[in-house]
Parts: sequence; C-alpha cells; structure tokens
Amino acid sequence: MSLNNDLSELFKNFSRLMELKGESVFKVIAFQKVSRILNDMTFDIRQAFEKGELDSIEGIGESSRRIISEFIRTGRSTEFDEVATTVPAGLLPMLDIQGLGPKTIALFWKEKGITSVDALVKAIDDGSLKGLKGVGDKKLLGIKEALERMKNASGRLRIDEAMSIATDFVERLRKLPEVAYVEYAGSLRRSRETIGDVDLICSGKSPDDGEAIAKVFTQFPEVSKILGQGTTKASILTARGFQIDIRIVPQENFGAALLYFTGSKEHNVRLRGRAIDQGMTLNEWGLYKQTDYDKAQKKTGEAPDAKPVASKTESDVYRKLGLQFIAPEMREDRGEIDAAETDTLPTLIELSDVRGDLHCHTTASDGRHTIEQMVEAAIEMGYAFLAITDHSKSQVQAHGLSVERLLAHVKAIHDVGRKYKEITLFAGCEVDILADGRLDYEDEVLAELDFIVASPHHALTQNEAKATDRIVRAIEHKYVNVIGHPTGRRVEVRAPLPLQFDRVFKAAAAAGTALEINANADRLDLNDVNARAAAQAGVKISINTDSHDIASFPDMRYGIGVARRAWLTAGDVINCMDVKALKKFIAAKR
DNA sequence: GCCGTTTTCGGCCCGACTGTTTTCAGTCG
Repeated sequence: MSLNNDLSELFKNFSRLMELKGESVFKVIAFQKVSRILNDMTFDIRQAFEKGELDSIEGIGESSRRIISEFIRTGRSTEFDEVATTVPAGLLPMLDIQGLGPKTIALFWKEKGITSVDALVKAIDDGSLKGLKGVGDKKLLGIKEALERMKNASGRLRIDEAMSIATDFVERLRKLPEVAYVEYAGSLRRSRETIGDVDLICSGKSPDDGEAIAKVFTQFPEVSKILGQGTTKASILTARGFQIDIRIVPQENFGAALLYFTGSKEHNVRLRGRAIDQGMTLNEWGLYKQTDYDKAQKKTGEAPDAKPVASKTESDVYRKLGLQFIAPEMREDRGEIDAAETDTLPTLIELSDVRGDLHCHTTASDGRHTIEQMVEAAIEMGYAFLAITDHSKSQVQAHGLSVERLLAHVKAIHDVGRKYKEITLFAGCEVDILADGRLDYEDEVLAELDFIVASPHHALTQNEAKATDRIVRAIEHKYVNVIGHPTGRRVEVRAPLPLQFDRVFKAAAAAGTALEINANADRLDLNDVNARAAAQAGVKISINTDSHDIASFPDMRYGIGVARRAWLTAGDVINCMDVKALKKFIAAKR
C-alpha cells in the first residue's frame, strides 16, 4: 500500500506549501485531512479509484479526487508540481522549527531571500534579519535555540518511556499541598504509540493556587528549559529535550480542560462544531449557552463569568452534547461521534478482562526467567492461563530450540503445570515463519505442542505479494493458533511488511487463526487501524506481551491501549476467553 | 478545499502566551 503512503505524503507537502503561500487555513486543513485519511486507510486507494468511489470518501472532494486520479495514472500531480515551482522546497523543513511558523518563514524568504535552514542560521548570525517587522532579538535567539535542540532531539518518545515520565510528574504534583487533581492528558491518555509531549491537567485546591503550582512545576530538578510560564499554563523541556506542558484550571472546570487537552484536535473540532449546532460554545473552560457566553465577562486566565451547561467532568460535557461518554482512546474522529450519538459505541475491552498471556519466553531460549518464575508472575497478574512460547530452531541468536530440546521443554512445562492448580499452562512455541511461509518444524513435531504462535522474524523487506503469500500460508497451517507480530514492524525503527491486509484478514477469519497485537511498546503490532479492520473482518485478536522477563507482563496495558483504539471488545480477543472456551478455540482448527 | 434533513454559498473551534508592540500578530495546542 505504498501508493496510499505516497499520496498521503503528497497531500501533506501540498498543505505545507499552501501554508507558506499564505493560502486560507481552511484549505490547508482540508489537505492535511486528506493526508491523514490516506494514511489511516486499510484498503488500497487504487481500488476505490477503479470502482469510481473516491467521491464517497468523506473529506475527499473534487480537487483531491482530481489529484489522486492523476497521481494513480501518471505517478505525478501537475497541480502539486506547479505550486512547488513557486515555493522553494528548502522552506518546508523550517516549519518543524519550534516558534517559527509559515508567516515568519515567508517573511524571511520574501524580504531576505532565505530558502534553507543553513541560510537561516547564517542570516541570524550575521544580523541581516534584524529590523524586519515583528522580528526582534528574542525571536531570533529563540529560533537559534530551537535549532540547537532539534540537533540533539530524540523526536517522539515510545509510549512506555513517556508513560514513565508522566506518571513520575503526576505522582510528585499530587503530593503538593496546593493540588486537588492532576491527570495526564494528550496523546498519552489516548494511548498513541508515540508521544510528542506530555500534557498535564491540574486543579489547585483554591483558584489562586495556579501561579504557585506553575512555579513549583518549572523548578523540578529535571527541567532544563522553561518554554513558557503563566498563571494557567507552563511548558518545560527535560534534559533530554522532551516537552511537558501543564494547564492549571479551577476544580469546577477540570473536566472541560481534561477533555480539551486530551484531544485529538480533530475530535475537538467535531465536538465544537456540534456545540455550535446546538446553540452552545465549547472551550477549555466548559460548555456554555452561546447567548450566556456572549454576555459574559472574559478575563485571560480565568473562567468566563457565565454559568456553564457542563464543565466539571468529561461525562457531563458529552451528555449535554447528546453523546455517550467516549473513551479517550477512541477520540480520533474515526466515527466515534456518530456512534456516540446513536448509542452504538462498543463496550471497549479493559485490562481487567484479560485472563492470560499467550506469548512469552523463558531461559530455555532468550528469556531471563525460568518457567516457574514466569508462572508465578502470571499468577500474580491474576491470570487463569499462560502459554510458554520459546523460540524455534532457526532463531539461533536467541537460542532457539532444537527438536530434542523442544520436546524436553514441552515435558518440563507440563511438569510445572501440574504443580500449579490455580493456572492452566500451555506448552507452546513461537515458531518462525520462514520466508516462503513454511514453518520451522515438521508437522509431527508441532503436533506435540498445545499452542502455537507463528511469527515472521527475518526477510522483513519482502514485496507485497511475497509477504502476503507467506503470512497467509502460515495462517492456513492447521497447527497455528496465533500469528505473532504479523507485520514485523518496530515503532519508529523498522517498517512493516507490506501486507495486503484484506487477503490476510479474509484468510485468518476463515481459518480460525488469531492475529496478535503484540503489547511490547517497541512493536505494537498489529497497530490500531489494522486491528480494527481485522476485527471488522471477523478475525479474532490475541493480545500478548512477548515477555522475556517477569517485569514485562504489565506491558499488557499498552496492548490494551491499541485494542481500545481499535474499538475492540472483550469478545474480539481470545485472551478474554475462559480456559474452556480457549481450549475449544485451539481444538477447532486441528 | 470541503460540506449541506434549514444552506450549492458562506461558513469553517477557540484561548493562552510570547514578543513585539502601544493594540496585535504569530504560534501553539
């Protein structure tokens, strides 16, 4: 589906060129949206094009359809090329510089001929940018510092890293005597796989506590730079260059602020539009009747002087907008508002629905704990079952098991299983899916196992047809219960296998083979969009931590985060079955 | 540029903070 990605990229760049040209922000937003739609699509855009269905995709209108059609036919867009000749390509990277926006970039370009980051640095250093309207020393210094930070920046953080930073800050803020509530919001609360910055929402016990809380926050020891500080908000950078924002609001406005800063932006825009349709207005302070709000006194940093329709909790705001409560993970403008309006939101899976982990490793291959240690940790998690799935023989670097060692390992797992009555142990294996889709052991060896996860580990740069044939062949193998990390991708590190997902899902649904959401924050594979499409196609999902030690079992939370973003219910996920049902699921294929 | 169960034209979400200004534009989320 590289075509979808190419087009998504085209529209992203198109929107950025339009920003720099000073086009209407609504045009810019429209193309940004098309870029996002293409990026999230689980079918090949070419299919929609060939069926003449481009128009029926919401958000894609006349212009976008024309551009997409031309690009599919010729691999180019003359409209994009035309715009690209009027705006230097070197300006695009400048949009990533914090504090520097399209207006200023265009000013530098038109007044001083700056068309690259290098030229910008040079111009700041030799002082030639001074004297431009609205450009002072502080602004130039700010740009230089932002550039310096970009050089060292690590980019977006993985969700587990961001979570650890956020919980640490939340816990320390909670201990302050001035603080009544504090929660993390933003993309972390929505369980996105990577996090650009952490947003904290905080209420003081008294409305006057804001300034004091902001001050304490900006003086935490790991703060390396204060980006901004007021009475209701503050932003800092940690030593590693990670940004943390805090918003401080009165307790009665906490829900509205939490809602607003949880986002996503697209979700918020839809909510606000809905408020307007109903004669109300929604902002970070609350939901107000438009007439009350217009009359109200407004002072920066204070709630408007009007009685809100709702503001204390998120649920209140949703209810007054005529909507079911929408879980943070669903707030991406992917149909959740329509579903909430008609009371048809799914009952999302929760961490407490999970009864066991079906993919983990022990010292028999590359894990760090023994079977007993893993079992006891699983019991500690409250699990009813656990599958031990060490690596198969071709994973030499991970001490993959030879046939002899595998058979001995199976016996050892069964022996341990008899000792622990409170949990059911499955003697399993994570079997390699070879490049052509064959498995790493003969069928008579696989027949000795209770449970099989089959995973791709190498040959991860195959083309679409080869990769899809490979995975489908493994799906259809009668002993395979779960395809582990089906695309092999690693978050921000390695691209996924380019699978034809419609074929994969159809095969998995027909064969009764589950697809994994690997809960390791480095993998999160399947991702949210694909997991949702899989479940819609009737595929069962398995969420597993792939633990190599006992400390990794709690990573299940990140897999649950992906599942909730994928709108999954407990009924979609085999880890939520009781032991009897799970055994039936396994037996059904053999 | 996109959209429409009042609309095919005229809307489209809103506030805080900074830096540059003497009332506001730009940027950010």
